[in-house]
Amino acid sequence: MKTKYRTIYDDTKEKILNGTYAPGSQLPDEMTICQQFDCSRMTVKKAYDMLVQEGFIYRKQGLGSFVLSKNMDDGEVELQERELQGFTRTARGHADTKLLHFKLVFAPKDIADHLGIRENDPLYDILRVRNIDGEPYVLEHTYMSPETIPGITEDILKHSVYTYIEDVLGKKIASAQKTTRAQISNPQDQAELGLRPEEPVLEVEQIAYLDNGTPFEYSISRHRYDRFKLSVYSVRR
Amino acid sequence: MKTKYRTIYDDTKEKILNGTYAPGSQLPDEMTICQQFDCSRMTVKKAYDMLVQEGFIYRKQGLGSFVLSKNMDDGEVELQERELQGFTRTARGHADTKLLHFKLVFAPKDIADHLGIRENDPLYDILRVRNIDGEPYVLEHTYMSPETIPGITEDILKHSVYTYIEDVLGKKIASAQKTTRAQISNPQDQAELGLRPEEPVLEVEQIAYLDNGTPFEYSISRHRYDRFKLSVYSVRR
DNA sequence: CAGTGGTCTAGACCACAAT
DNA sequence: TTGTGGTCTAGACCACTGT
Repeated sequence: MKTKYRTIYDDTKEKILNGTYAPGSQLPDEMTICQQFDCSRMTVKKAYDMLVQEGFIYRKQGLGSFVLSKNMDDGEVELQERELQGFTRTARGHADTKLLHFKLVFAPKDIADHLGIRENDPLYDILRVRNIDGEPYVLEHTYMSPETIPGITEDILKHSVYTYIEDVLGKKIASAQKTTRAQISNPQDQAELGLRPEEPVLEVEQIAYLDNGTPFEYSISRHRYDRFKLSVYSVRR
Repeated sequence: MKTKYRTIYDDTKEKILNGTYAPGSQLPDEMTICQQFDCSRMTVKKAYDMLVQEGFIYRKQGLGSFVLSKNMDDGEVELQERELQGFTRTARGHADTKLLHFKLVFAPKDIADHLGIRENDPLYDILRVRNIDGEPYVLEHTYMSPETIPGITEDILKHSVYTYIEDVLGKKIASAQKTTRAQISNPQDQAELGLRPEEPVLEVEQIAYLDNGTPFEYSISRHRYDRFKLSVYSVRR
C-alpha cells in the first residue's frame, strides 16, 4: 500500500513534469490538496517538502508554493544524486560490462577502515569497464567484503550487483557518500576509456551503505570527462 | 526564537560530533527525547530525520536510531553540498580575491535563459581568482542581472557577494543547482591557477536561487584538480 | 484584513524486529 | 510480547505576505 504522502508527491511531480503545473505557476494550497486527497495538512506538507528538497518547487510563508523552472538535459550521462542507483539502472541506452579482473585479496588498512572490517580480512577486488551503446564510460574499481555480500560471481558482475544484493540477498541499499574530483588520466584509463594522454577523468569515490548502517561497498570510478557529469541540488535550511 | 526541532537537531548533532554518541551506538528513542525536551514525537522525528538526510544517523523500524560512522577529512577544500555558502565562508584559512574583470555586457541567450531574463538585457560579467592562504584555488566566472542584484561594486566582489545580498540587500539565498565535470585546463586556467598543461580542472556550473524562486546567479567555476573535491551524501526514499 | 505556510500537539494505529 | 519507528489525524497557534 502506497502512503498518502507518496501518492500526493507522485501526483504533483507528474503534473510538474508533464506541464499541468507550468514553471513559475502557483500550486494548489495545502487545504485544497487536503480536500482533494482526504488527508490532513501535515501529509500534504510532507509531500510538498520532498519536492522542495529535490528542487521541483519552492514555498514561501504568506505566499504559497510555486514551480521552480528547471534546466534541461544535454546528452551527457547525468548522475542525479537523489537517485542512488547502480550503473545499470542509471544508464540510458544499452549498458554492458567488460570484466577486467575479479580477485580475492587481503584488505589493505584504508579500505578495511571504510568498510568497517579488519585489515587483511578477505576482500573482493573488482575492476570493470562500463559501456553504453558500445562506448566506454567508466572504469570502476569496486571493493566489497564477502562477509557482507557473499556469493558474488562473474555473471553477477557483468550485470547488476545492486539487483543481486536487493533481489537475491534480500538486503536493502539505503544511502551513499560520494566524493568527486578531477584527475589526470593514467595509461590504464587512457587504454580502457579511449582517452588521449591530456584528457582527464572525473573520479568518484563512493562508500555505499545498507539499511542496517553497514558499509557494503567502497569504489573508485574514473569516468570519461566528456561523457559524465554529476548534478546536485541543495537547499539551505 | 529557535524551533524545538532545531534545538533537538543541534543537540544531537553536537553529541555525535563530540563523541557523546559514538559511531555505531544507539540514540535515545523518540519517547525518551520527548520527555527530555517536553515535546511530541513528531518534533523528535523531524529532528532525527534531518540527521538521516545528512548522513549522521540511520533509523530502522523495530530497532532504533543509530550513529553512522563518518569518514574523515584530508586537507583538500571540500564543498559540502548541504552547506550552500559562498566561497568566502566555505574556505578555511585566509581567503582573498583577485578581480580579473568586472564588466557590463549584453546577455547572451543561453545565460539569459538560465537567469530568467531576456537576451541582450544588461548583465554583470565577473571573473575572479580565489586564493586561500595565498594559493590559487579557483577561477570563478560569475554572471548576475543588475535587475535582481543591483549595486555591485569592485569592493563587494573582492569580499563576499553572498554577504552583500543577504545583509545589505536583505534578500535570502535559498538553493542552488550544481553540475560538476572534469575538463582539460586551458591557457588561462594554467596561468591563473598555476597548473601545468596536462593538469585538469574540476568545473562546477551553478545556478543559485533566491527564496522567491528567482535565479540570481549563473557561474562557472574552474577549480584546481588537486585542491578541491565535492562531497555528496544521498539517501534513498 | 484574508490567505498562506511553519510549528507543534496528543494522541491513534500500524509495521517491523528481537526475544 | 515489548519496544521501536512510520504514518496520519484534526486540530491549534503563530509568522509572514499582499491588499
